[in-house]
Amino acid sequence: MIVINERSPIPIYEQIIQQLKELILKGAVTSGEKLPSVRELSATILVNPNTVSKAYQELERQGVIETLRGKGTYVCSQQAAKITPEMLEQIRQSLKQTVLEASYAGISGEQLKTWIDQYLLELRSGTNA
Amino acid sequence: MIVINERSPIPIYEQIIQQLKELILKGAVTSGEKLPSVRELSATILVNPNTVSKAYQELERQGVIETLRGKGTYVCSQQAAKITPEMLEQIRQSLKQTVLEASYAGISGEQLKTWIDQYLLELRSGTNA
Amino acid sequence: MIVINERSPIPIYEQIIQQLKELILKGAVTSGEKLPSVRELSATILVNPNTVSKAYQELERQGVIETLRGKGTYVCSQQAAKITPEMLEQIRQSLKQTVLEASYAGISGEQLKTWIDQYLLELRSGTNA
Amino acid sequence: MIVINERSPIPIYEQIIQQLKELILKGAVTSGEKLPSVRELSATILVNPNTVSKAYQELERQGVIETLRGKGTYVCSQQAAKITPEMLEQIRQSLKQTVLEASYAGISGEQLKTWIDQYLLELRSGTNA
DNA sequence: GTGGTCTAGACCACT
DNA sequence: GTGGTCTAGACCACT
Repeated sequence: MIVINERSPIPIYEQIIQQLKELILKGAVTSGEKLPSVRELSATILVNPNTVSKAYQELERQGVIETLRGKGTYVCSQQAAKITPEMLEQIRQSLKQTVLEASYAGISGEQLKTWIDQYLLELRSGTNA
Repeated sequence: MIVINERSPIPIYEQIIQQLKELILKGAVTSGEKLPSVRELSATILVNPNTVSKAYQELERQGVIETLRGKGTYVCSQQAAKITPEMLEQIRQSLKQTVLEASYAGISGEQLKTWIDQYLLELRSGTNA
Repeated sequence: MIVINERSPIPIYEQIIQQLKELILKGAVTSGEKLPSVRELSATILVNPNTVSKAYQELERQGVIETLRGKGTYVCSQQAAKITPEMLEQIRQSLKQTVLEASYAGISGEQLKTWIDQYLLELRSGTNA
Repeated sequence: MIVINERSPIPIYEQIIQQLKELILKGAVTSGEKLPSVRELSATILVNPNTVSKAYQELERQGVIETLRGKGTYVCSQQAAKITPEMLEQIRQSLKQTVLEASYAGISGEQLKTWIDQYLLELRSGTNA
């Protein structure tokens, strides 16, 4: 369910984080569900275990998943997600940056809004991106 | 007119690129206008000349500015901007990623759209962000 | 009487050790009293028997409890507790470490001392923490 | 200035974190000061660069130090330290645990308080522990 | 020069 | 079985 793009400038552990979050939001992986172990996932997606481990640790720090010692890693109930003002500002900044690039490329605000709606729909319906 | 944040996760040369593009879109710097030299700008914003140079090179590669040997660096007329399908896809991806993070933080699509409109307004009116 | 927190960073067997020691110090479990068997306790607190077994072994090693083959596990008379210089040093170190973290968090020495008195009172009065 | 104990149960990266915090609290390393680079420190204390890097990243997350890309790592002005309720509770818990062990070892509350004062004095006077 | 990421593989504590 | 730590060493982006 997770696909790594080795040529992407986005670090592999970030790709894992993003895709797991997407799977959770889509409901493909639900609260309380056990995730594949570090070794399993690393074997499946052909990535070093350390890299998967780094992704899991970061997701735990963000309150998305939790680790029970010796038992495995589980998806948290999502109301636990911790949002800080810094995270909010970072989202605003990255949106701003995207809009700037889009303006440069001649993409209208309307087009961007349509894409937002499309993607939100995908998330809600659990469709693949 | 350019302000660098050393602590930002965005590389300094990227900050220069973004802010120059923003200034151009806002009309604060117009087509054909001469930009400060690498040395001038690096002295003004207290940044290593290599870093400014890297920003200028990237902007030139993107068709935003052009360097005339011995004469200086000038803003291109903007219809020249080259939009490739890859750039378009990259914009879609970064928008998608922002929406994903926003969803996680409980930010609605409506909120994101409002922010887009706000920012576009800023660009058009030439107001500072 | 023992409550395990699976999410705690403290290993489960350590939690058992701590809580048993606390119960003994509070007088809720007295010298010579028989403890539940490994199987009983593991069934009560929903923990793997190996984990309870590990806790009991460590408590025995520390001279807190003793196992009589075929008869069960009993609380030792507590003057038997063996304090080595290493244990003393370890206590000093962990106190030092706690004070360091507290200083960082802006917690005063007075506050720490108040907490110590509070907790000692709890132990003596047998109140629950 | 940093000494690693390979036999300690405390992870090496944690030892680095603790000792750097101690050096900062003692004023041996002051706000704005540049720390040794990852490579330098790793060579000095004979530890793998990855391990030092992990310590630095965690300290940055805690707001103790900050990394300027390509320039190095610097001590933050300490009012920036972020204290969460979870951290406070964790400090209380580790104090409680220490008091419990101390009680078991026959160490009085008074003794513990004396040690606290001693260590705080060391921190303030910049004396070595 | 700086730190960040990644692989490969070992070892360990915990359940 | 589970995840966490660590070494050794490569490569990369940024200043």
